[in-house]
Formats: sequence, C-alpha cells, structure tokens
Amino acid sequence: MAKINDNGIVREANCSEELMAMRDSLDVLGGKWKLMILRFLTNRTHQVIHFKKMQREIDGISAKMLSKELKELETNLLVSRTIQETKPITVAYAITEYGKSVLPVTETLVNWGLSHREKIIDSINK
Amino acid sequence: MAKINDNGIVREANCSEELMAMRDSLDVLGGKWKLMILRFLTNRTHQVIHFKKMQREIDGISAKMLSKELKELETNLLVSRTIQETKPITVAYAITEYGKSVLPVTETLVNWGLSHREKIIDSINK
DNA sequence: CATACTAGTTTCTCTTTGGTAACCGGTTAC
DNA sequence: GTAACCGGTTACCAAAGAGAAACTAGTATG
Repeated sequence: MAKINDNGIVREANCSEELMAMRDSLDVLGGKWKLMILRFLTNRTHQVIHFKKMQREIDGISAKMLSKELKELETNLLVSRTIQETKPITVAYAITEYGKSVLPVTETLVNWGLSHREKIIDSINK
Repeated sequence: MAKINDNGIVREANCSEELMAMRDSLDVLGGKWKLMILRFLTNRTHQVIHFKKMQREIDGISAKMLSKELKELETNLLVSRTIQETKPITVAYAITEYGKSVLPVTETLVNWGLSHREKIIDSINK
C-alpha cells in the first residue's frame, strides 16, 4: 500500500487520479466540435439559437456533424433542445446551467489559442 | 461595416475570433492523448521520464501512439527530447517552458472531470 | 548463447470520424 | 405551382485514428 509520507507514491496516486479525471472530461468534451458548440452557445445565451443559424456561424461544421454532436451534448445534459410551435416549426438550442460549468475549459482554450497565435506570428517575424 | 456601438455585431465579431482561437488550440492540443501526455509530464517535472515509463503509466496508450504524439508535441515545442548517453541509451522527455503554458487547460479539464464524475455518481445514487 | 531491457518502427487491420450530396416532410412567399 | 426556407436524416465514401503484434538494433545479464 502507498505510504502516506512517501511523496513519490502519493504524488503518483494523485497523478493517476488526475489523468483519469482528464480522460473522463475528454470522453465527454473531446472531438473536433463539442467544445466549439458549447463556447458558441455560451456566448449567445441572450439569443435564441436555431439549427441553421449555428451551422452558418460555426465555421466548417456540416449538418450531419452538428446534428450528431448536439444529440450527444443533449444526452450529457450540457445543451437543451426546445421545439417551438412557430410556423414553420423552429428548434431552439441553448446551453444548460450544467453546460455553463464547462466555461472555464473553453476560456483557457481560447486564451491559449490567442497567445499561441501571437507566438507563431512572432516567430515568423523575427 | 460593424457599428462600434452595436453590441450584437461587436459580440458576434468577438465570438468568431474566440472560436478561431479555440480551433487553433484544438488543432495543436486536440486528440485522445496530447493533453494527457502534457499533464503527465507537467506532474513529473522533478523526475527523469523515459519512453517506457510513460507507456506504463499513461493508461492504455500504445507505443505507436506515444511515439507519434511525442513527435508532434516536440514539433510544437511543447515537449523536449534528450538522448542520454547512458548504457543502454535512454531518452528523457520533459515538458518545456512553453509546454507549461498549457497547464491552465489541463487544470480546468481535471477539475471538470472530477466534478462531472461526482455528478454522475450522485445521479445514480439519488 | 539465450533472455531481457532500452527505444522505438513497421505492418496490418479495424473503427471512428468526418465530408458531400441527395433527400424528406412541412411551411411560406411569389 | 414552384422556389426557398426550416430541421434535420440517410447513403456513400475517404481519411484519420488507433490497437495488436511483429520486428529492429544495441546492451547487458546469467
């Protein structure tokens, strides 16, 4: 058994738990589109978002992938889907309260992406 | 042109830049293993990490994938590879200073994974 | 001389991912 | 009536992802 005072072993145990937690996150949030969709919906909480609108505004996503990813996000309670009895019928997608808990993840990814781009541009100019 | 004072349009422009930044991040950090490897190396900065050790301790990764992912991380200057003239020859992998800038991303993913697991367990027990 | 360890690479295969394009039913505008 | 919009689904196909197992090459051990 791990000795409480052995930093090496304790750290190793913590590490493995951390990696398992990260695996859990990546299983739910991983892939090409899920975090993009969540970020998009988080930024538009004040608007009603329809399927076609998302497809137009998330660069490069196809109807097939958007449909598939939205289903999976809905299953994991991160996104809500509401049919509105308008004519023609429209469907409103929105981030759920639980979905908002992913905000810190997308926030760090946005920030890292911005600084990474700066780094690349600097390395070209120098 | 976008009106400076039109919150809708300004927000939309910001959103699209945010999504582009996230796409940049996901292109470099996305996939099944890269963030796992970076987290593992970040946690072991005080140790010398060899190839076989990583393969044993990152659950489920194959030699092929580990080799491929390490190459890509090295290309992006996130991981360093140092051949040590021991006998037998060993190769030490380490996180770079730039690689450490990814820590906020893995941190939020670990935290989200932990709370997500709690949520799942609660929803089973209730 | 056989075994085992380091650090991978190669081959083969299967699965997953993802894109294109056609298509569906319903509604509305011309 | 016909074209266009909404919210998708389906079929087809290509590319990428990923695992298993065999293999290379050098060193060291018994």
